[in-house]
Amino acid sequence: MEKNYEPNKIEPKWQEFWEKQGLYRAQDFSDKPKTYLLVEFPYPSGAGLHVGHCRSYTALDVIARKKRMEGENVLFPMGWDAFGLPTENYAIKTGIHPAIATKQNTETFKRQEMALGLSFDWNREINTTDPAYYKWTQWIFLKLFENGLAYKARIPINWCLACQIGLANEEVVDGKCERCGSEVEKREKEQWLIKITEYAERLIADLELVDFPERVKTQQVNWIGRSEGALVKFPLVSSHNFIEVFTTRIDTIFSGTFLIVAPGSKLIDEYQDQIKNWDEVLKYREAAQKISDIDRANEEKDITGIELKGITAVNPATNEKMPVWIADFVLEQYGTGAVFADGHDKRDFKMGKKYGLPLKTSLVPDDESITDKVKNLEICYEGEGVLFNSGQFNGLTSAESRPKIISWLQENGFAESKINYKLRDWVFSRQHYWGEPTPLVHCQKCGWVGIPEKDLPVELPNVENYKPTETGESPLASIEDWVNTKCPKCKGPAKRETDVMPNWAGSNWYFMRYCDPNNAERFAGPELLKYWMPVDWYNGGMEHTTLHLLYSRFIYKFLWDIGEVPKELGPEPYKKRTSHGMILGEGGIKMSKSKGNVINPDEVIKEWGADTLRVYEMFMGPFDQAIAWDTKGVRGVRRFLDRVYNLTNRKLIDKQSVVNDNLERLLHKTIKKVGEDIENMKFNTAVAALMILVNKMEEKEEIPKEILKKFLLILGPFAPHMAEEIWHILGEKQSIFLSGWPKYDPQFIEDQLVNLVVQINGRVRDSVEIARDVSEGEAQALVLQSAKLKQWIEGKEIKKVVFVPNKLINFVI
RNA sequence: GCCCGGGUGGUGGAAUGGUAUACACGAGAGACUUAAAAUCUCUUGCCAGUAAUGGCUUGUGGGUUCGAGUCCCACCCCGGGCACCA
Repeated sequence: MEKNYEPNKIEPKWQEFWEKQGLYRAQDFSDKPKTYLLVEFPYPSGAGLHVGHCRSYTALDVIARKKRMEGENVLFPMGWDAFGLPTENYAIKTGIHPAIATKQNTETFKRQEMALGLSFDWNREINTTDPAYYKWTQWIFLKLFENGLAYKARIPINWCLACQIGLANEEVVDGKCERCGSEVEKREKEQWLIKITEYAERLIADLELVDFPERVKTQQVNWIGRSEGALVKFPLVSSHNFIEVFTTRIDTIFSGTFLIVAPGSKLIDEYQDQIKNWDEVLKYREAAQKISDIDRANEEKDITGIELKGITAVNPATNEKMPVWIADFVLEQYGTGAVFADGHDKRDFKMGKKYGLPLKTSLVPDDESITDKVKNLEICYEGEGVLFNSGQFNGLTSAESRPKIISWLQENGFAESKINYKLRDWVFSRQHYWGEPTPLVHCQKCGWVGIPEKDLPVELPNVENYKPTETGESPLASIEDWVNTKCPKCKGPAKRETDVMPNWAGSNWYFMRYCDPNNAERFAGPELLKYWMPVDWYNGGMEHTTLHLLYSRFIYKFLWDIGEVPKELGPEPYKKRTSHGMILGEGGIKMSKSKGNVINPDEVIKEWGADTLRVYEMFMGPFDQAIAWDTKGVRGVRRFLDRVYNLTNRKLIDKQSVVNDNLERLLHKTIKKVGEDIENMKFNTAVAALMILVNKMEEKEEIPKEILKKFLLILGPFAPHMAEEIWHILGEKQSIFLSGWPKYDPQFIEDQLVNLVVQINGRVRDSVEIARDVSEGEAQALVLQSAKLKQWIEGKEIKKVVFVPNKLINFVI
């Protein structure tokens, strides 16, 4: 009787079978070689699992299954990064407690992941909102605090006047509140910051130790943005003070003719009495606050600025007086929030021309044709060159001049070398509810004091209203009996910190918790960390490159520095990082509820089966690139799996009774290719190779059982339920995943006959079948007899012959 | 705007500097069927030609090379990130 492929019957059956057998339990301290495979744990949103999650998880599931078959002790865990804004906003809207929404969402996610047949070790499931987990998130914050890496500073936040709530940048659209459309203003708030900048140098240098894609390394290096330069003091005429500027172009200091300060800079406030047009300055400052930094730094936009009337600085190199202006293209956060302006910077140049400010140049490029134009300020030259107008430094190149100018200015206290980073310290406070409480109290006598470890976790109390207070404090601030407490040090009255931590706090160390998820004494025990860490392979989205990936490297390094992570593990948490591409909706646009183009994995599984979803997502395109969903492609994959299943309806024979050389050859080539492709995450070509093998098997009246079985072994990681089902149809009793990964026989890999391509002047004119490893002379003799070639070669002189063994021969005539 | 990717048939894509278009989708023709669906077989980059065959083709323009989708330069378009979304 013909058997039919019914995924909805076989998939739950095998999922239960695997779970019962505990096939995916990672064994602590096993003698087998360990492999720690990690996917970014999801934020369990109300929308349910996205097909994009499925792509990343299936990919590492394929790798995990293969590595287990290869005899490795695999740790492949899953958890929930469940604190965050969307759940809180949902609570504000509906009144449903975030903990309840989180519970529902994680249950949905877990059910959906299980339905995909992912081989996670569910015994190690973690949740960042679990007090037993965030106890250690708080503990890590305290360690940062104790080690002087946490400090308070006034930082602007987005504040919606109408909603009375702080907004994430994402919630501000064109300067307006995303929910109510009213104006958003900047408010300064005292917030906790973490000194990630202290680790800037090491975060760059240690990238050499890890196997990350080059684009990820470049993005991180550029994000940290190290630049060598100088701090230069420009004295003010009317006081003993000065304005300090960071520059990487000290070589152009002699052409500095005016200063530009960021409009929000605190430098200005100090001189309020001296600034004659203070009202105007305030107006400009307010306007600048409404423009995003991205727009302010846009090099194409119109330059605006106003003079700080009454303030004049002096260029310490030339002793010439310099007007001082403010302009919004100078950003408060970068360097010192002030620059000196000259004719060698496009924006300075534009500003000078626009407002009739003095402009000078002091270096000329190698290209003499534009020398005069640069000198006459007809064009702006931003490159390096040879100095003029620069006193004793005339004639030096930019690179030669920089150290000399710095030390010359340094003698008089006007300059010093300085390395600056674009990277900023990490704002660690949120005026929200759904996050980890910051474990600090403020005492009148003792200042900020950490909660002792024995009193952790500081549990998140219940509130009735999830909205921040009218003054912009976290909702926790309104719980008086929680806020008012005793100072752990002096037992005097103290107030708790009411801001909670950002979502990153829980996700920057979670990979260590998986090693020892139930430890009540430590964030993870040193022996287990030594056994499982570092993460051997971490896959995630490109969009996390500069935040989560960088933050978690930093936190790991910090814990390693203070000895909480065993020294022998080394300074990097992730050995290897890979990135998946996003899955877009049909037509290449982002999937979103509002566009109604969201693909729900539940429905795909219901209609086609989990194996179809898995294989489709692996086959749809290159794993590291964004790709659009295509339902027709899903159907194609299901057709493929149907054909695989139908192989069991063929006549299956014992191998000994038949010589099936071609099929055997192809099998071994496929084993090799699929194995290598999985390691290189070239899942799409691995699936294509499996399809080619199936097409070949289908051509045969009889299929040797051994060949079918080996095919099932390499299909297994992609379509585990299908492989297990057929494995058992063939009479096996044990799980297919307890069988080893098949080995290929090298003698079947190389063909004895090769196709030699014949080219004339690099154009293909013919091809011939010849024996492998034929010499150039033999090949030439053989090829030149061909009648086809005669028409091209006759009467022409062969100038050169290029021969690539087993590939091609090219005649240049 | 700045930083990082990408651009190949009608579509998703394949291709250690060496036969561009594997595999799949779609489309067309046929078989099976009362019919449709499903399934199976064949065709399918574009142009000319009955065919053999020839010419053209990897976003655009230039360069290196016996040979370029692949390397170099410039430009155009699309995607990701830009620090309180995760």
